[in-house]
Amino acid sequence: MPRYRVFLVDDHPIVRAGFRSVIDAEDDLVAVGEAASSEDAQRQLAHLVADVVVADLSLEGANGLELVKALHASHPGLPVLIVSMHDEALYAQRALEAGARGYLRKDHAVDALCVAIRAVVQGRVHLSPAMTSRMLEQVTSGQADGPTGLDALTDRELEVLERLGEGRPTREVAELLHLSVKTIETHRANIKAKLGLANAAELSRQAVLFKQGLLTPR
Amino acid sequence: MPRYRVFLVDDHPIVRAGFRSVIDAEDDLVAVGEAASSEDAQRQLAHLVADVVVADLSLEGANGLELVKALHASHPGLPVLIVSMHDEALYAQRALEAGARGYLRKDHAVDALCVAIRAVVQGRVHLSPAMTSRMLEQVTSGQADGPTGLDALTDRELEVLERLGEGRPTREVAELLHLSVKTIETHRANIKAKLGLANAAELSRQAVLFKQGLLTPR
DNA sequence: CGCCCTCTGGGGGATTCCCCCATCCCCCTG
DNA sequence: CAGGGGGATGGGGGAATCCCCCAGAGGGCG
Repeated sequence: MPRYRVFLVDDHPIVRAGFRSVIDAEDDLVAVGEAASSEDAQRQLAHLVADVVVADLSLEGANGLELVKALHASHPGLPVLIVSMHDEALYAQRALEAGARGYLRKDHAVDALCVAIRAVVQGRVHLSPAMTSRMLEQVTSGQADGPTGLDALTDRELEVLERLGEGRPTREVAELLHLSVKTIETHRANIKAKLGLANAAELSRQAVLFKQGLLTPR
Repeated sequence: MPRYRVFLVDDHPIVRAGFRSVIDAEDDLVAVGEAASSEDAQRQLAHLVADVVVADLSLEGANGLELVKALHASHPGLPVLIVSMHDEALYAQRALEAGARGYLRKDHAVDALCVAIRAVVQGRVHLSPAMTSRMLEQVTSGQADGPTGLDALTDRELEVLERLGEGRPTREVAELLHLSVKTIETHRANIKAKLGLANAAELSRQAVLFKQGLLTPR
């Protein structure tokens, strides 16, 4: 019985060992190699044959997204499953757009990992149920190709986001821009809606990340 | 040949699998159990015998530091090795003060893990070379007890700051830690005072920066 | 024993958040 | 030109929060 050959990319040796032991325990899967970095992964994949790549998002040097893009270019048919400990909301869509075929959080059960690997290796797309419904919702609500990230923000909204990222409270932003507090509140609400944020805490977080240049505007 | 019995605590199933496969591959070590949370760990350790506990710092609910303290009280002779992906500078000392006997970063090689386990199980203290020299330096330099910035925060306050940095609102942090909203508010106020922050917006910003590892403690 | 610190919470007022709605203006398109 | 759509500016009002003041329990320490 042929096994699907899995290649692992993660910068934590212990996590790689975990993947390997879980995968090798399955009848239809086998780990055929591993790498700690994007560069090493590409180097190895030029010389060995794999049916699927399981990669972490946060790597030293070039991150997982760039690895996905590079593999998508050099190995067009090779499916990539992203496994990350980060929240899906922010990265799942970027990962899929970069060419990945699935996104899974690390804190999921090991069963879910095997299910996801089999799905992507067979050409299907795999997301968590929550993320799947979220993306479907986004599609059905119109905006087929519309920009969904920071690009969707208007100039004014970006301006507000930037001030929030500096750690300023709403009232202070209002004063700075010579506007009513109510207006800033409206902008905040619109930013939250466009970025898919649930509350003020998440908005603050995204604002700070944006200000630090940690949000790739795609 | 008797093997040292290792108990694992980590909230990521895949990481637990990694520890298990690495440990079981050693002649003198064997994994005898695992838990995903502090609570579960304490429950299980009441019924089984282990020679050493390997625990992650960031857990759902009660975090690793609290687990260390609890185990130090209930099982005084049981050595605990903390394995974390966080920078050692901030947590290693707290972990040792809480009763842990070692601190290792997750991105170290698997060999280092086994070396560290053997060290703590035999009663020695194990830190990375860099961290060891750093702590020695701190001792010899008289250290002037003037902790600035993050060092001034208590363990609990640090825990709260971390959750805030994940973009969680106060109520959510309270639920996560099984505490009253009022208590979290008090912690927030104390953090603000210690870090010299004027309002909630600045607190959010510092929390996010901290979580991203972008805070240089002056 | 008394003092200090930590962790845990409450009371209560001020502030903010957040949903629904409105107005104005500009641009575009039929 | 009339109408529509989106952006920018705000209000009302209730819920949630922030924030200052206060306090007890428990641990460490001189």
